[in-house]
Formats: sequence, C-alpha cells, structure tokens
Amino acid sequence: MMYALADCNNFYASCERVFDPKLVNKPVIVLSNNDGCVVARSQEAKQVGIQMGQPVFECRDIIRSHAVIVRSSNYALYEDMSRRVVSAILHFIPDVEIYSIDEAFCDLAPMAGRDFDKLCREIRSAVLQWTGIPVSIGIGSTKTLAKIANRVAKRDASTDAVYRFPCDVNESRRVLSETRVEDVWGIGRRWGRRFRQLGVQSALDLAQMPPSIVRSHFNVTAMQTGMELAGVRCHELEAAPAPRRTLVRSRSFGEAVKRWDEMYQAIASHATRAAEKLRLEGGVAGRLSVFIQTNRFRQDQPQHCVSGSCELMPSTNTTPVLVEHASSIGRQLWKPGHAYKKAGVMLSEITFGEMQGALFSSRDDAHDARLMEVLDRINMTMGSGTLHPAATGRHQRTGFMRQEHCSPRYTTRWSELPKVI
DNA sequence: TCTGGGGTCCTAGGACCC
DNA sequence: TCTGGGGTCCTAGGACCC
Repeated sequence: MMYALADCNNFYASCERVFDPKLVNKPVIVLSNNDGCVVARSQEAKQVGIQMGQPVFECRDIIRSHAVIVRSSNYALYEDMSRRVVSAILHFIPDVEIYSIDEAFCDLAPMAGRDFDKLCREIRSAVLQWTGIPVSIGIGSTKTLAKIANRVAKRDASTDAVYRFPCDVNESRRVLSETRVEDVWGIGRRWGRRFRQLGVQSALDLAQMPPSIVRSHFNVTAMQTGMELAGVRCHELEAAPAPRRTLVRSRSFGEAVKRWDEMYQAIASHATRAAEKLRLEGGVAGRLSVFIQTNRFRQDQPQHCVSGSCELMPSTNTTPVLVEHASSIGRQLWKPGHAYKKAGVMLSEITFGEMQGALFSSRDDAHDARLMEVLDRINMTMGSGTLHPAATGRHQRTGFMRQEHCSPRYTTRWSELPKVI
C-alpha cells in the first residue's frame, strides 16, 4: 500500500504566471479577499522575506523595494486550473482524492509492480506540460508520511520535485528527525508548543511516543498522526468527498459598516449566495445562523461579536425564505453605535436527497422549487447576480470588497481570454 | 489606516431523563 | 435536614487543515 501526494507549488502565484509570462522569475504574491493578507508567494517572493498570511500593509516596504508583483485573488481562475491539474493526474491514476484546491492524494496500490518514482515523474512532467503548473510529489505508506515526503520534494532541489519516503530505517529516522513537530500535518503551532514542553521536538520524537500517551495529552487525532508517522495507516484514501455538513458565506467589509441598511444588504447577499451554492449541490438546510463582528484588531473601539440561529422547518434552499430568516436574525443581533467589520451566514444540518415536508407549511414547495430553478438558470446563462433579491442592493457580487489587483478570468470568461499579440 | 474565507473533528460540560 | 448515579444529547469552544 502506497500513497502519493501531488501538491502544486505556490499554486495561486503559479496560476497567475501561466497567463502572464512577465511574472516568470519575479517575486509575485497573491492577496486574500479585500486585498488583506498574503495567501500565496512565488519562490522569489519567499526569498525576499514575505511571510505567508502576513497583512499587506506590513510588507509594503519589501513590496516596493523588491518590485514585488501583487495580485488580488482570482478564484474563478484558480478553481479552473485546479480542475485541469486533477484531470491530468487522473490520466495516469484512477483513484484520486481531491484534498484541497492545490493538493491531491493518489492511491498507488493499483499501480503495484510499477516504478512509483518513475510514474510520479511522468505525472509531474505531464501536469507541467498540459497545465503550466509545477507540482511536487511525495510518496509514502501513509498519508502523513506522503506529506513529509512532499516537504522534502519541495525543499530539497536534488530530489527534482519527486521524493519517496525511505524504506531504510536509519534513513527514515533521519528524515523524521529533520522535520519539526509543528510542521507535521495535523500538528499546528499550538500543539507544537505543547509537544515541545513534553520534550517532543521532531516528527521522530512523535513517532516514537506511545500512542496512549499522545492521546492522554491531546486527543485521538494527534494520536493517529503519531501512529501514521510510525507507519500505521489511520487515514484511508477518500475518493468520493463526504457530503458537506455546513456551508458558510461571509466577508470582511472593505470599510466598516455602521448603518443597519448596509448590514442588511450584506446579510441578504450572503444568504442569497449560500442558497445558490446549496441548490447547486442539491441540498437543503435545517438550520441557519448569522454572525456579525466588529474589528478585533481595534480593541480601542467597542467590540460586538455575536451570532444567532434558527431552525428551518421544513429544511429549505429557497432564497427568499433564507433571506427573510437571515435578516430577522441579523436585526436582532444588530446594535447601533458599533463599527462592524465582518458578517456572514451559515447553513447547517444540511441533507441531500428526499426532504421532509412540514405538517403545517404555508408555502407552496413546488412553486418555490420552480421559481428557484428559473432564477438559477437565468443567472447561469446571463451571469451571476443578473437576478437577485432586492434586499441585496447593488452590491450582491463583491459585497463592498476591495480588489485592486485582479487578473482576468482567462479560462472561464470569453470576454477575458488571454490575447496573443 | 490597512489584518481572508471556508471547512472538519474532538472534547468538555450542561441539560435532561430515569 | 439529609439530596445518586448513569446514560444520552446538544452546544460551544478549541484545535487543525488549506
């Protein structure tokens, strides 16, 4: 049994590069929504000292002095590129788990007898040739070891971006001892600190700690991570994604919101977008929550971070129903005199397939379903947001968002195709 | 001045029941 | 006045991931 983990290098920055060769060999960063934080960095940007997750305003000087190229995030582009990378991998391997927008686990078991190292090099070069995206591939007998191998593939140039976790005991101990415990997949900063207090510094230390001890200090998740490092498989490949349980739509405001009518529009627009997504997936939600938050970095200002929820009986995905509930909850949460920085809507208790009707429903479910179908079809063909509830106002697309450095949606909008001059 | 968005899982503790 | 024990269910909060 063997897993491979294919991980796109600096994915968002690489996507930007595919369509704009000017960016090649230059420091490039991609920003989060609202142009707030750095969420991707090219190799060159890492080298000049820009940190992952760093607020942009903190690295203005580096950006200026090293002529770092800045892009707002363009998820339409990244999601499409991600699909292309996955279909390239599927060309070689049938059992693939899409783990995130830039990572996929592959089950190598059906490839038994083949030279895994050679196979992964073929995959890497095909993905690069067909999509323009460089990937690194780590191979290991558990997912956690494949992750470790992937780190080595990324950091050690001599691996040429493909690395197999060693079978040799001494060699594997060396690799584990060179991985800090907080860098292990599933162990973050907090747990890393606690492990260090217990004398566990490296992945090797964690692998050698008795599972029951790990469990008693942390929980079963940490215990499984330790076991996986020791070669005991705890996580299988999950080729079919588990049905989602929750769906959130939220945004920070470019400028703090102080008026209820603005907040109302934002909440209505989040509810609308959540409902669209839920219908697209064919689910209905049994509970709706709304949250509003002030700016936690401004402790000098009055803080108000609250949430409220209500049961949806019957479960639904009908936009007007969700908008109505969301705004009424929002209204109850709203406290005048605060500068709100973020708002969101969460749908939970999501179910798929047949739904249970309410005994005393006043709504005509069949009528709602037809109405939503027409709405979705129009928005699908004429562009998202063509038809939207009046409550969302004019800002239903961006929700007051700042995006000053956005690249075109090269692959998903005819009008934004790259031009060859 | 400016600080992302969207998920999952686990556990502790309270409510409630018998 | 004295005031049990064990089970389930739910939720909030904390940790992790990308």
